Amino acid sequence: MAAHAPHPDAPTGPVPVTPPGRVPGLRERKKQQTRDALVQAAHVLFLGQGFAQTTVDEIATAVDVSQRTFFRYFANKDEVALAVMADAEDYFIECLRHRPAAETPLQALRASIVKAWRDLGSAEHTGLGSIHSALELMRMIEETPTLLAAHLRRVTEQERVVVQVIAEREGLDPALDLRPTVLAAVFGSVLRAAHLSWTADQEPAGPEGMIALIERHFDQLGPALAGHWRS
Amino acid sequence: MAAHAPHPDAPTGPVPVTPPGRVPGLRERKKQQTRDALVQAAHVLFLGQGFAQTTVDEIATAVDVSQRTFFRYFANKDEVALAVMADAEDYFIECLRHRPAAETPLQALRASIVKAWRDLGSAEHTGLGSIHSALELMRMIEETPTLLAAHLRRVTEQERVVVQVIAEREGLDPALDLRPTVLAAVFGSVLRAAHLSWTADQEPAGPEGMIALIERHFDQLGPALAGHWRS
DNA sequence: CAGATTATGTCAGTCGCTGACAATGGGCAA
DNA sequence: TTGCCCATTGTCAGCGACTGACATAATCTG
Repeated sequence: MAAHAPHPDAPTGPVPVTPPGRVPGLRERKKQQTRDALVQAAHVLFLGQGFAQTTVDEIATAVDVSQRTFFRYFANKDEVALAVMADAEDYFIECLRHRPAAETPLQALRASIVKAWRDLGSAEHTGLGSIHSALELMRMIEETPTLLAAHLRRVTEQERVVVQVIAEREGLDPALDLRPTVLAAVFGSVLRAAHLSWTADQEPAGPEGMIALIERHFDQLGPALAGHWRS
Repeated sequence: MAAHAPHPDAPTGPVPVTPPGRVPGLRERKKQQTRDALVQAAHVLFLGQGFAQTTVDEIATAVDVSQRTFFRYFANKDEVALAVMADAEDYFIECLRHRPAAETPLQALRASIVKAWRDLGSAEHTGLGSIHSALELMRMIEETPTLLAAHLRRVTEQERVVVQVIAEREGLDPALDLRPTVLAAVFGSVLRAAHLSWTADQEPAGPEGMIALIERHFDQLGPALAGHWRS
Protein backbone atom coordinates (compact mmCIF):
# COMPACT_ATOMS: atom_id res chain seq x y z
CA MET A 1 0.00 0.00 0.00
CA ALA A 2 3.09 2.22 -0.11
CA ALA A 3 3.95 4.42 2.83
CA HIS A 4 3.22 7.91 1.47
CA ALA A 5 5.45 9.99 3.66
CA PRO A 6 3.44 12.30 5.93
CA HIS A 7 4.58 15.13 3.75
CA PRO A 8 7.52 17.52 3.82
CA ASP A 9 9.81 15.07 5.52
CA ALA A 10 11.17 11.75 4.37
CA PRO A 11 13.40 10.90 7.34
CA THR A 12 15.39 8.06 5.81
CA GLY A 13 17.79 8.83 8.61
CA PRO A 14 18.18 6.56 11.70
CA VAL A 15 15.27 4.17 11.58
CA PRO A 16 11.90 5.62 12.49
CA VAL A 17 10.48 3.60 9.63
CA THR A 18 9.00 0.26 10.59
CA PRO A 19 11.67 -2.44 10.41
CA PRO A 20 10.55 -5.08 7.87
CA GLY A 21 8.28 -7.54 9.68
CA ARG A 22 8.01 -5.73 13.01
CA VAL A 23 4.75 -4.62 14.62
CA PRO A 24 4.22 -0.94 13.76
CA GLY A 25 3.96 0.23 17.36
CA LEU A 26 1.21 2.35 18.88
CA ARG A 27 2.43 5.65 17.50
CA GLU A 28 2.61 4.46 13.92
CA ARG A 29 -0.78 2.82 14.23
CA LYS A 30 -2.45 5.95 15.50
CA LYS A 31 -0.93 7.93 12.68
CA GLN A 32 -2.23 5.56 10.05
CA GLN A 33 -5.55 5.66 11.82
CA THR A 34 -6.00 9.41 11.71
CA ARG A 35 -4.77 9.47 8.14
CA ASP A 36 -7.38 6.94 7.15
CA ALA A 37 -10.02 8.80 9.11
CA LEU A 38 -9.14 12.03 7.32
CA VAL A 39 -9.40 10.39 3.92
CA GLN A 40 -12.68 8.77 4.88
CA ALA A 41 -14.21 11.95 6.26
CA ALA A 42 -13.02 13.97 3.32
CA HIS A 43 -14.63 11.60 0.84
CA VAL A 44 -17.94 11.64 2.64
CA LEU A 45 -17.96 15.42 2.75
CA PHE A 46 -16.73 15.85 -0.81
CA LEU A 47 -19.31 13.49 -2.26
CA GLY A 48 -22.02 14.95 -0.06
CA GLN A 49 -21.56 18.66 -0.59
CA GLY A 50 -18.93 18.97 -3.28
CA PHE A 51 -15.20 19.59 -3.21
CA ALA A 52 -15.17 23.36 -3.29
CA GLN A 53 -17.97 23.61 -0.74
CA THR A 54 -16.01 21.58 1.77
CA THR A 55 -13.44 23.44 3.85
CA VAL A 56 -10.36 21.86 5.31
CA ASP A 57 -11.63 22.91 8.70
CA GLU A 58 -14.71 20.80 8.27
CA ILE A 59 -12.65 17.75 7.43
CA ALA A 60 -10.32 18.33 10.33
CA THR A 61 -13.00 18.90 12.95
CA ALA A 62 -14.92 15.90 11.63
CA VAL A 63 -11.94 13.79 12.65
CA ASP A 64 -11.37 15.96 15.69
CA VAL A 65 -7.94 17.22 14.83
CA SER A 66 -6.70 20.73 14.18
CA GLN A 67 -6.48 22.16 10.69
CA ARG A 68 -2.74 22.33 11.14
CA THR A 69 -2.60 18.58 11.66
CA PHE A 70 -4.50 18.01 8.44
CA PHE A 71 -1.80 19.85 6.55
CA ARG A 72 0.84 17.73 8.20
CA TYR A 73 -0.72 14.68 6.57
CA PHE A 74 -1.60 16.18 3.20
CA ALA A 75 0.20 18.91 1.35
CA ASN A 76 -3.09 20.38 0.20
CA LYS A 77 -6.79 19.75 -0.11
CA ASP A 78 -6.35 18.05 -3.46
CA GLU A 79 -4.11 15.38 -2.06
CA VAL A 80 -6.62 13.94 0.35
CA ALA A 81 -9.09 13.54 -2.50
CA LEU A 82 -6.59 11.77 -4.69
CA ALA A 83 -5.23 9.52 -1.96
CA VAL A 84 -7.11 6.40 -3.03
CA MET A 85 -6.19 6.89 -6.66
CA ALA A 86 -2.57 7.13 -5.60
CA ASP A 87 -2.80 3.82 -3.79
CA ALA A 88 -4.38 2.18 -6.81
CA GLU A 89 -1.61 3.46 -9.04
CA ASP A 90 0.99 2.10 -6.69
CA TYR A 91 -0.66 -1.28 -6.86
CA PHE A 92 -0.61 -1.14 -10.64
CA ILE A 93 3.14 -0.52 -10.61
CA GLU A 94 3.51 -3.51 -8.35
CA CYS A 95 1.60 -5.66 -10.83
CA LEU A 96 3.77 -4.41 -13.67
CA ARG A 97 6.93 -5.37 -11.81
CA HIS A 98 5.76 -8.96 -11.55
CA ARG A 99 4.88 -9.51 -15.18
CA PRO A 100 6.67 -12.36 -16.96
CA ALA A 101 9.60 -11.22 -19.05
CA ALA A 102 8.25 -13.14 -22.02
CA GLU A 103 5.47 -10.62 -22.55
CA THR A 104 5.77 -7.73 -24.95
CA PRO A 105 6.12 -4.38 -23.12
CA LEU A 106 2.71 -3.32 -24.35
CA GLN A 107 1.21 -6.65 -23.35
CA ALA A 108 2.71 -6.37 -19.90
CA LEU A 109 1.25 -2.91 -19.40
CA ARG A 110 -2.14 -3.93 -20.62
CA ALA A 111 -2.23 -7.06 -18.50
CA SER A 112 -1.17 -5.07 -15.47
CA ILE A 113 -4.00 -2.54 -15.45
CA VAL A 114 -6.51 -5.25 -16.07
CA LYS A 115 -5.15 -7.25 -13.18
CA ALA A 116 -4.99 -4.20 -10.95
CA TRP A 117 -8.59 -3.27 -11.64
CA ARG A 118 -9.78 -6.83 -11.18
CA ASP A 119 -7.94 -7.31 -7.89
CA LEU A 120 -8.98 -3.97 -6.44
CA GLY A 121 -12.50 -4.58 -7.66
CA SER A 122 -12.84 -7.94 -5.97
CA ALA A 123 -10.98 -6.95 -2.84
CA GLU A 124 -13.97 -4.67 -2.23
CA HIS A 125 -11.93 -2.45 0.04
CA THR A 126 -8.52 -1.07 -0.86
CA GLY A 127 -7.66 -0.71 2.77
CA LEU A 128 -10.52 1.73 2.97
CA GLY A 129 -13.24 2.83 0.70
CA SER A 130 -14.86 0.39 -1.66
CA ILE A 131 -14.28 0.48 -5.37
CA HIS A 132 -17.72 1.92 -5.69
CA SER A 133 -16.91 5.11 -3.84
CA ALA A 134 -13.62 5.26 -5.69
CA LEU A 135 -15.58 5.42 -8.91
CA GLU A 136 -17.72 8.26 -7.61
CA LEU A 137 -14.46 9.95 -6.74
CA MET A 138 -13.26 9.62 -10.30
CA ARG A 139 -16.33 11.35 -11.61
CA MET A 140 -15.83 14.13 -9.11
CA ILE A 141 -12.22 14.54 -10.13
CA GLU A 142 -13.23 14.86 -13.74
CA GLU A 143 -15.75 17.55 -12.88
CA THR A 144 -13.50 19.59 -10.61
CA PRO A 145 -10.90 21.54 -12.57
CA THR A 146 -8.38 21.87 -9.80
CA LEU A 147 -8.69 18.21 -8.90
CA LEU A 148 -8.39 17.13 -12.50
CA ALA A 149 -5.25 19.20 -12.84
CA ALA A 150 -3.68 17.70 -9.75
CA HIS A 151 -4.67 14.23 -10.85
CA LEU A 152 -3.12 14.63 -14.28
CA ARG A 153 0.08 15.73 -12.68
CA ARG A 154 0.16 12.68 -10.48
CA VAL A 155 -0.46 10.48 -13.48
CA THR A 156 2.43 11.91 -15.44
CA GLU A 157 4.66 11.37 -12.46
CA GLN A 158 3.66 7.75 -12.37
CA GLU A 159 4.47 7.59 -16.04
CA ARG A 160 8.08 8.27 -15.21
CA VAL A 161 8.05 5.28 -12.93
CA VAL A 162 6.58 3.21 -15.72
CA VAL A 163 9.34 4.34 -18.03
CA GLN A 164 11.89 3.21 -15.47
CA VAL A 165 10.29 -0.17 -14.90
CA ILE A 166 9.93 -0.89 -18.61
CA ALA A 167 13.46 0.22 -19.29
CA GLU A 168 14.86 -2.07 -16.59
CA ARG A 169 12.71 -4.91 -17.80
CA GLU A 170 14.10 -4.62 -21.31
CA GLY A 171 17.58 -3.68 -20.24
CA LEU A 172 17.57 -0.27 -21.87
CA ASP A 173 18.69 3.22 -20.98
CA PRO A 174 15.68 5.53 -21.37
CA ALA A 175 18.02 8.40 -22.14
CA LEU A 176 19.25 6.65 -25.25
CA ASP A 177 16.21 4.71 -26.40
CA LEU A 178 12.98 6.68 -26.66
CA ARG A 179 10.74 3.63 -26.85
CA PRO A 180 10.09 3.27 -23.11
CA THR A 181 9.16 6.93 -22.84
CA VAL A 182 6.93 6.91 -25.86
CA LEU A 183 5.28 3.66 -24.86
CA ALA A 184 4.58 4.89 -21.34
CA ALA A 185 3.13 8.09 -22.71
CA VAL A 186 0.89 6.28 -25.15
CA PHE A 187 -0.20 3.83 -22.52
CA GLY A 188 -1.08 6.59 -20.11
CA SER A 189 -3.06 8.49 -22.67
CA VAL A 190 -5.09 5.50 -23.76
CA LEU A 191 -5.87 4.72 -20.16
CA ARG A 192 -6.98 8.25 -19.56
CA ALA A 193 -9.21 8.18 -22.62
CA ALA A 194 -10.86 5.08 -21.20
CA HIS A 195 -11.30 6.74 -17.82
CA LEU A 196 -12.85 9.71 -19.48
CA SER A 197 -15.37 7.76 -21.46
CA TRP A 198 -16.13 5.88 -18.28
CA THR A 199 -17.01 8.95 -16.29
CA ALA A 200 -18.88 10.35 -19.27
CA ASP A 201 -21.15 7.35 -19.21
CA GLN A 202 -24.27 7.81 -17.20
CA GLU A 203 -24.25 4.11 -16.38
CA PRO A 204 -22.05 3.51 -13.36
CA ALA A 205 -20.93 0.08 -14.63
CA GLY A 206 -18.79 -1.87 -12.18
CA PRO A 207 -15.05 -2.56 -12.35
CA GLU A 208 -15.64 -5.22 -14.98
CA GLY A 209 -17.28 -2.62 -17.15
CA MET A 210 -14.24 -0.44 -16.78
CA ILE A 211 -11.96 -3.28 -17.77
CA ALA A 212 -14.05 -3.85 -20.86
CA LEU A 213 -13.75 -0.17 -21.73
CA ILE A 214 -10.01 -0.23 -21.31
CA GLU A 215 -9.73 -3.25 -23.57
CA ARG A 216 -11.85 -1.62 -26.21
CA HIS A 217 -9.69 1.48 -26.21
CA PHE A 218 -6.52 -0.53 -26.48
CA ASP A 219 -7.95 -2.45 -29.38
CA GLN A 220 -8.34 0.83 -31.23
CA LEU A 221 -4.69 1.73 -30.88
CA GLY A 222 -3.63 -0.01 -34.05
CA PRO A 223 -6.54 1.19 -36.17
CA ALA A 224 -6.15 4.75 -34.94
CA LEU A 225 -2.53 4.93 -35.96
CA ALA A 226 -3.11 3.14 -39.24
CA GLY A 227 -3.26 4.98 -42.54
CA HIS A 228 -6.45 6.23 -44.06
CA TRP A 229 -9.55 5.35 -42.10
CA ARG A 230 -11.89 5.23 -45.05
CA SER A 231 -10.93 2.10 -46.95
CA MET B 1 -5.43 34.67 -31.97
CA ALA B 2 -8.72 33.59 -30.40
CA ALA B 3 -10.68 35.92 -28.13
CA HIS B 4 -10.18 34.33 -24.70
CA ALA B 5 -13.21 35.64 -22.89
CA PRO B 6 -12.26 38.03 -20.07
CA HIS B 7 -13.38 35.31 -17.74
CA PRO B 8 -16.62 34.44 -15.97
CA ASP B 9 -18.79 35.89 -18.66
CA ALA B 10 -19.36 34.90 -22.24
CA PRO B 11 -21.96 37.44 -23.33
CA THR B 12 -22.99 35.92 -26.64
CA GLY B 13 -26.09 38.02 -26.18
CA PRO B 14 -26.77 41.17 -28.27
CA VAL B 15 -23.47 41.91 -29.98
CA PRO B 16 -20.73 43.33 -27.78
CA VAL B 17 -18.34 41.05 -29.66
CA THR B 18 -16.50 42.68 -32.54
CA PRO B 19 -18.52 42.36 -35.72
CA PRO B 20 -16.43 40.45 -38.30
CA GLY B 21 -14.28 43.02 -40.09
CA ARG B 22 -15.08 46.07 -37.93
CA VAL B 23 -12.47 48.17 -36.12
CA PRO B 24 -12.35 47.01 -32.49
CA GLY B 25 -13.14 50.41 -30.99
CA LEU B 26 -11.29 52.19 -28.23
CA ARG B 27 -12.66 50.16 -25.35
CA GLU B 28 -11.77 46.83 -26.86
CA ARG B 29 -8.33 48.06 -27.74
CA LYS B 30 -7.58 49.28 -24.24
CA LYS B 31 -8.75 45.98 -22.85
CA GLN B 32 -6.45 44.01 -25.11
CA GLN B 33 -3.74 46.42 -24.16
CA THR B 34 -3.95 45.94 -20.41
CA ARG B 35 -4.31 42.21 -20.92
CA ASP B 36 -1.13 42.11 -22.93
CA ALA B 37 0.60 44.31 -20.39
CA LEU B 38 -0.41 41.97 -17.60
CA VAL B 39 0.91 38.94 -19.44
CA GLN B 40 4.11 40.75 -20.23
CA ALA B 41 4.70 41.98 -16.70
CA ALA B 42 3.83 38.61 -15.25
CA HIS B 43 6.36 36.83 -17.45
CA VAL B 44 9.12 39.23 -16.55
CA LEU B 45 8.41 38.85 -12.86
CA PHE B 46 7.96 35.09 -13.01
CA LEU B 47 11.19 34.51 -14.90
CA GLY B 48 13.02 36.99 -12.73
CA GLN B 49 12.02 35.88 -9.25
CA GLY B 50 10.03 32.70 -9.71
CA PHE B 51 6.34 31.95 -9.91
CA ALA B 52 5.61 31.37 -6.25
CA GLN B 53 7.69 34.36 -5.20
CA THR B 54 5.64 36.69 -7.37
CA THR B 55 2.38 37.95 -5.91
CA VAL B 56 -0.59 38.96 -7.94
CA ASP B 57 -0.35 42.36 -6.34
CA GLU B 58 3.10 42.85 -7.80
CA ILE B 59 1.87 42.02 -11.27
CA ALA B 60 -1.12 44.29 -10.94
CA THR B 61 0.76 47.29 -9.59
CA ALA B 62 3.46 46.80 -12.24
CA VAL B 63 0.75 47.49 -14.81
CA ASP B 64 -0.87 50.03 -12.55
CA VAL B 65 -4.21 48.33 -12.11
CA SER B 66 -5.89 46.96 -9.02
CA GLN B 67 -5.58 43.35 -7.97
CA ARG B 68 -9.28 43.01 -8.54
CA THR B 69 -8.85 43.98 -12.16
CA PHE B 70 -6.22 41.33 -12.61
CA PHE B 71 -8.71 38.70 -11.56
CA ARG B 72 -11.22 40.05 -14.03
CA TYR B 73 -8.79 39.21 -16.81
CA PHE B 74 -7.47 35.91 -15.48
CA ALA B 75 -9.28 33.37 -13.37
CA ASN B 76 -6.13 32.73 -11.37
CA LYS B 77 -2.41 33.27 -11.24
CA ASP B 78 -1.77 30.14 -13.29
CA GLU B 79 -3.76 31.41 -16.23
CA VAL B 80 -1.60 34.43 -16.90
CA ALA B 81 1.47 32.23 -17.00
CA LEU B 82 -0.11 29.83 -19.48
CA ALA B 83 -1.60 32.52 -21.71
CA VAL B 84 1.03 32.30 -24.44
CA MET B 85 0.87 28.53 -24.51
CA ALA B 86 -2.86 28.80 -24.95
CA ASP B 87 -2.42 31.07 -27.94
CA ALA B 88 0.07 28.67 -29.48
CA GLU B 89 -2.34 25.79 -29.05
CA ASP B 90 -5.08 27.75 -30.71
CA TYR B 91 -2.80 28.37 -33.65
CA PHE B 92 -2.05 24.67 -33.88
CA ILE B 93 -5.76 23.89 -34.08
CA GLU B 94 -6.04 26.41 -36.86
CA CYS B 95 -3.26 24.67 -38.76
CA LEU B 96 -4.95 21.33 -38.28
CA ARG B 97 -8.19 22.63 -39.71
CA HIS B 98 -6.44 23.59 -42.95
CA ARG B 99 -4.70 20.32 -43.59
CA PRO B 100 -5.46 18.63 -46.92
CA ALA B 101 -8.04 15.88 -46.65
CA ALA B 102 -5.74 13.51 -48.49
CA GLU B 103 -3.45 13.19 -45.48
CA THR B 104 -3.77 10.42 -42.97
CA PRO B 105 -5.13 11.67 -39.63
CA LEU B 106 -1.82 11.01 -37.95
CA GLN B 107 0.04 12.69 -40.78
CA ALA B 108 -2.19 15.73 -40.51
CA LEU B 109 -1.57 16.04 -36.80
CA ARG B 110 2.14 15.64 -37.17
CA ALA B 111 2.35 18.14 -40.00
CA SER B 112 0.28 20.62 -38.01
CA ILE B 113 2.51 20.87 -34.95
CA VAL B 114 5.58 21.09 -37.09
CA LYS B 115 4.03 23.90 -39.05
CA ALA B 116 2.80 25.60 -35.90
CA TRP B 117 6.22 25.53 -34.30
CA ARG B 118 7.93 26.69 -37.44
CA ASP B 119 5.56 29.58 -38.01
CA LEU B 120 5.61 30.74 -34.42
CA GLY B 121 9.35 30.31 -34.36
CA SER B 122 9.95 32.48 -37.39
CA ALA B 123 7.28 35.04 -36.57
CA GLU B 124 9.60 35.91 -33.67
CA HIS B 125 6.73 37.38 -31.73
CA THR B 126 3.35 35.69 -31.26
CA GLY B 127 1.67 39.01 -30.77
CA LEU B 128 3.86 39.42 -27.74
CA GLY B 129 6.75 37.58 -26.26
CA SER B 130 9.29 35.93 -28.50
CA ILE B 131 9.54 32.22 -28.90
CA HIS B 132 12.62 32.40 -26.78
CA SER B 133 10.83 33.61 -23.69
CA ALA B 134 8.06 31.12 -24.42
CA LEU B 135 10.60 28.37 -24.12
CA GLU B 136 11.82 29.67 -20.80
CA LEU B 137 8.20 29.66 -19.77
CA MET B 138 7.91 25.99 -20.68
CA ARG B 139 10.80 25.09 -18.44
CA MET B 140 9.26 27.06 -15.62
CA ILE B 141 5.94 25.30 -16.10
CA GLU B 142 7.63 21.94 -15.90
CA GLU B 143 9.33 22.90 -12.67
CA THR B 144 6.32 24.40 -10.95
CA PRO B 145 3.89 21.72 -9.80
CA THR B 146 0.81 23.87 -9.74
CA LEU B 147 1.61 25.30 -13.17
CA LEU B 148 2.31 21.90 -14.62
CA ALA B 149 -1.01 20.67 -13.30
CA ALA B 150 -2.91 23.56 -14.82
CA HIS B 151 -1.06 23.16 -18.08
CA LEU B 152 -1.87 19.48 -18.33
CA ARG B 153 -5.50 20.24 -17.80
CA ARG B 154 -5.46 22.79 -20.59
CA VAL B 155 -3.79 20.30 -22.87
CA THR B 156 -6.42 17.65 -22.29
CA GLU B 157 -9.11 20.18 -23.01
CA GLN B 158 -7.45 20.96 -26.32
CA GLU B 159 -7.41 17.25 -26.98
CA ARG B 160 -11.17 17.26 -27.01
CA VAL B 161 -11.07 19.88 -29.71
CA VAL B 162 -8.64 17.75 -31.66
CA VAL B 163 -11.01 14.81 -31.38
CA GLN B 164 -13.78 16.95 -32.76
CA VAL B 165 -11.74 18.27 -35.68
CA ILE B 166 -10.44 14.84 -36.62
CA ALA B 167 -13.89 13.34 -36.40
CA GLU B 168 -15.37 16.00 -38.66
CA ARG B 169 -12.50 15.62 -41.04
CA GLU B 170 -13.11 11.90 -41.40
CA GLY B 171 -16.86 12.17 -41.13
CA LEU B 172 -17.16 10.11 -37.98
CA ASP B 173 -19.11 10.26 -34.75
CA PRO B 174 -16.57 10.17 -31.90
CA ALA B 175 -19.18 8.59 -29.66
CA LEU B 176 -19.36 5.55 -31.92
CA ASP B 177 -15.84 5.30 -33.25
CA LEU B 178 -13.07 5.41 -30.70
CA ARG B 179 -10.30 6.07 -33.18
CA PRO B 180 -10.41 9.88 -33.05
CA THR B 181 -10.30 9.83 -29.27
CA VAL B 182 -7.49 7.32 -29.09
CA LEU B 183 -5.51 9.07 -31.79
CA ALA B 184 -5.84 12.45 -30.11
CA ALA B 185 -4.77 10.97 -26.81
CA VAL B 186 -1.74 9.28 -28.32
CA PHE B 187 -0.81 12.38 -30.22
CA GLY B 188 -1.01 14.51 -27.11
CA SER B 189 1.07 12.16 -25.07
CA VAL B 190 3.82 11.89 -27.66
CA LEU B 191 3.93 15.63 -27.92
CA ARG B 192 4.20 15.97 -24.21
CA ALA B 193 7.00 13.44 -24.08
CA ALA B 194 8.86 15.55 -26.61
CA HIS B 195 8.23 18.70 -24.59
CA LEU B 196 9.50 16.99 -21.49
CA SER B 197 12.71 15.80 -23.04
CA TRP B 198 13.13 19.30 -24.39
CA THR B 199 12.94 20.98 -21.02
CA ALA B 200 15.11 18.25 -19.56
CA ASP B 201 17.86 19.19 -21.96
CA GLN B 202 20.32 21.71 -20.67
CA GLU B 203 20.81 22.98 -24.20
CA PRO B 204 18.15 25.57 -25.00
CA ALA B 205 18.04 24.55 -28.65
CA GLY B 206 15.83 26.78 -30.79
CA PRO B 207 12.43 26.00 -32.29
CA GLU B 208 14.08 23.91 -34.98
CA GLY B 209 15.62 21.76 -32.29
CA MET B 210 12.20 21.24 -30.79
CA ILE B 211 10.79 20.23 -34.15
CA ALA B 212 13.57 17.71 -34.53
CA LEU B 213 12.76 16.30 -31.10
CA ILE B 214 9.11 16.00 -31.94
CA GLU B 215 9.92 14.15 -35.15
CA ARG B 216 12.20 11.76 -33.33
CA HIS B 217 9.54 10.93 -30.81
CA PHE B 218 6.94 10.34 -33.46
CA ASP B 219 9.31 8.05 -35.28
CA GLN B 220 9.46 5.88 -32.19
CA LEU B 221 5.71 5.40 -32.08
CA GLY B 222 5.72 2.33 -34.28
CA PRO B 223 8.74 0.69 -32.68
CA ALA B 224 7.42 1.33 -29.19
CA LEU B 225 4.14 -0.41 -29.90
CA ALA B 226 5.74 -3.23 -31.82
CA GLY B 227 6.22 -6.66 -30.29
CA HIS B 228 9.37 -7.72 -28.52
CA TRP B 229 12.07 -5.11 -28.51
CA ARG B 230 14.96 -7.52 -28.39
CA SER B 231 15.01 -9.23 -31.75
C1' DC C 1 -25.09 66.04 -24.94
C1' DA C 2 -27.76 62.74 -22.07
C1' DG C 3 -28.31 57.96 -20.60
C1' DA C 4 -27.29 53.21 -20.91
C1' DT C 5 -23.19 50.06 -20.59
C1' DT C 6 -19.07 48.49 -19.03
C1' DA C 7 -14.50 48.56 -17.07
C1' DT C 8 -12.22 49.69 -12.85
C1' DG C 9 -11.24 50.69 -7.89
C1' DT C 10 -12.19 50.03 -3.06
C1' DC C 11 -13.44 47.33 0.77
C1' DA C 12 -14.24 43.58 3.45
C1' DG C 13 -14.18 38.92 4.03
C1' DT C 14 -13.31 33.71 3.31
C1' DC C 15 -10.26 30.09 2.75
C1' DG C 16 -5.95 27.60 1.70
C1' DC C 17 -1.63 27.18 3.59
C1' DT C 18 2.77 28.03 6.60
C1' DG C 19 6.22 29.19 10.35
C1' DA C 20 7.03 29.32 15.25
C1' DC C 21 6.45 27.84 19.71
C1' DA C 22 4.42 25.41 23.44
C1' DA C 23 2.17 21.23 25.28
C1' DT C 24 1.11 16.41 25.22
C1' DG C 25 2.24 11.67 25.00
C1' DG C 26 4.46 7.41 23.16
C1' DG C 27 9.22 4.98 22.98
C1' DC C 28 12.88 3.43 25.47
C1' DA C 29 16.89 2.89 28.68
C1' DA C 30 18.42 2.83 33.32
C1' DT D 1 8.81 2.02 37.24
C1' DT D 2 10.94 6.25 36.42
C1' DG D 3 12.44 9.73 33.65
C1' DC D 4 14.45 11.53 29.49
C1' DC D 5 14.10 12.12 24.37
C1' DC D 6 11.65 13.07 20.52
C1' DA D 7 7.60 12.82 17.55
C1' DT D 8 2.89 14.46 17.05
C1' DT D 9 -0.36 17.81 17.91
C1' DG D 10 -2.58 22.29 19.08
C1' DT D 11 -2.54 27.23 19.16
C1' DC D 12 -1.60 31.50 17.19
C1' DA D 13 -0.47 34.77 13.95
C1' DG D 14 0.03 35.91 9.34
C1' DC D 15 0.40 35.94 4.10
C1' DG D 16 -1.59 35.53 -0.23
C1' DA D 17 -5.10 33.87 -3.54
C1' DC D 18 -9.62 34.80 -4.67
C1' DT D 19 -14.69 36.75 -4.50
C1' DG D 20 -19.00 39.48 -3.78
C1' DA D 21 -20.89 44.06 -3.33
C1' DC D 22 -21.03 48.59 -4.24
C1' DA D 23 -19.40 53.04 -5.90
C1' DT D 24 -16.96 55.60 -9.57
C1' DA D 25 -15.25 56.68 -13.97
C1' DA D 26 -14.79 55.81 -18.59
C1' DT D 27 -16.78 54.49 -23.23
C1' DC D 28 -20.48 53.88 -26.30
C1' DT D 29 -25.10 54.80 -28.21
C1' DG D 30 -28.43 57.66 -30.17
